[in-house]
Amino acid sequence: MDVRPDDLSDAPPTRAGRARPRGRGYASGDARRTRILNIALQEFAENGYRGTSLARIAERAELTQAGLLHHFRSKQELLVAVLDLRDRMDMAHLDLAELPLGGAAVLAKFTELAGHNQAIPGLVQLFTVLTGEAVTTDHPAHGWARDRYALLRASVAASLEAGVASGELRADVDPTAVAAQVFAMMDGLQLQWLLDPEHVDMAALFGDYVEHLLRRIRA
Amino acid sequence: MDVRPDDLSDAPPTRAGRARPRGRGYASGDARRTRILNIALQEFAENGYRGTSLARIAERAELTQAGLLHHFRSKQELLVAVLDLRDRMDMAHLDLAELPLGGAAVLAKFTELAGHNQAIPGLVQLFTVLTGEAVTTDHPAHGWARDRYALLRASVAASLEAGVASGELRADVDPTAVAAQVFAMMDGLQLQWLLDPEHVDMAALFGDYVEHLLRRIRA
DNA sequence: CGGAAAACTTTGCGGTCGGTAGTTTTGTTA
DNA sequence: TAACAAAACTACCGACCGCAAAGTTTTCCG
Repeated sequence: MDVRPDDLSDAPPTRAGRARPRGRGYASGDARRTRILNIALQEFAENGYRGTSLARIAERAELTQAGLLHHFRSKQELLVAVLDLRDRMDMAHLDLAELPLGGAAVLAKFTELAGHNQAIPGLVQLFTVLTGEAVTTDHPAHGWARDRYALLRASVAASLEAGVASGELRADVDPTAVAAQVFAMMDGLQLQWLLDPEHVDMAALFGDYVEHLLRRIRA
Repeated sequence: MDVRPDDLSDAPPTRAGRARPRGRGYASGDARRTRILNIALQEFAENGYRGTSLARIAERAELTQAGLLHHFRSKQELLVAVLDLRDRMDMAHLDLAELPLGGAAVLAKFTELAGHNQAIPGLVQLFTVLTGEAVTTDHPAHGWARDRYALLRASVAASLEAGVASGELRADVDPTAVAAQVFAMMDGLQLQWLLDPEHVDMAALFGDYVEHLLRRIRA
């Protein structure tokens, strides 16, 4: 799937050629869906899940609320679709998919990511607002958030483990602990940065943290 | 555990007249107010600001919604009162009020706080949910959250500065940066812990972080 | 005890919420 | 051109929202 985060084109009922020749079917259907997703992403980022209304999303997408529910059968389904989209956008920038690269390399990747994130406050905000909401056990995204962190921690821990095995990193480092701390630092700095961008330099602070961390765990 | 709401007169200057100092006044009035505050705290922690309704709080406090609005004239005023209450409860445990104590000492305090917090997930959740919501600029608690972090950072930075001045800490540490990082680590770990308490030992991870941090910045 | 103020209720206004039902428009295909 | 299905619409539902006004009960002080 193509991931195009900045698609804000306004062209509600226009044609879009044969984007997806699937026997029967509209080409404009997929276009509408991506348009709705991008708008919903902005709205959820701005107001959270509970603070966002389908009517407002529908209005901005230039259709009615019922029309919107034709594409996503419930608000919750729309949220999940947005989260999946955001995940896919992340993976494009940070190929965590590729198997464990050395310990130092994976941390450098995250430093790079922090710098990139500073240019897209909207997406960072989506993540921060929704994960904050999602700590409540009955939130629609609770399971998503929990599993996501588990996956991320495991992935980074595996990379660190590989670093230890190869002798690049000291033998006494706790990969799981370091993984959790790295994400904690990133999230915490994102929060402070979003609240007060003028006084908190997220990328610099995170880079500083990683630098000292590396100095400590490198063999 | 109870923090006396002796002076619950909040920022809003009107109202809340000198019920106690002056003669007239119910005894049950203050009791109701604290009861409402404690319930509202739970509700905000569970559902966030936007997900909480005055009707539900009123119901649990055993009065009508209008009766609730007699004590707090708006939902927003109630939120501010709750946040102030939570702040006061924190200050009782962590005397940040007292002027700069040495660098190592203040960090030890926070380690202690992390351990204490693990016993009160409800309050940690209130904080996490609301600060997450509050990154949106038009959120009622946005200013509160921003100012709170600025104050906390400044306070810890001052302590670290004193540590540097006394020679306890290395001269090349950046007190402001370290302060921001300490809070970031704490918040980030709180988030992961709330999402997955069984797999994330917040206190241990934070203690580990502080331990290595101290080893680095100590003279 | 009288009366004023605080505490609280009833009532209801104007509005939004997520979601459903049924129908019409639109484009593709045969 | 006729058949057909996706797409989008109008209309509506019951529930809930924050909140204001006005009236009633309770409490305390002089």
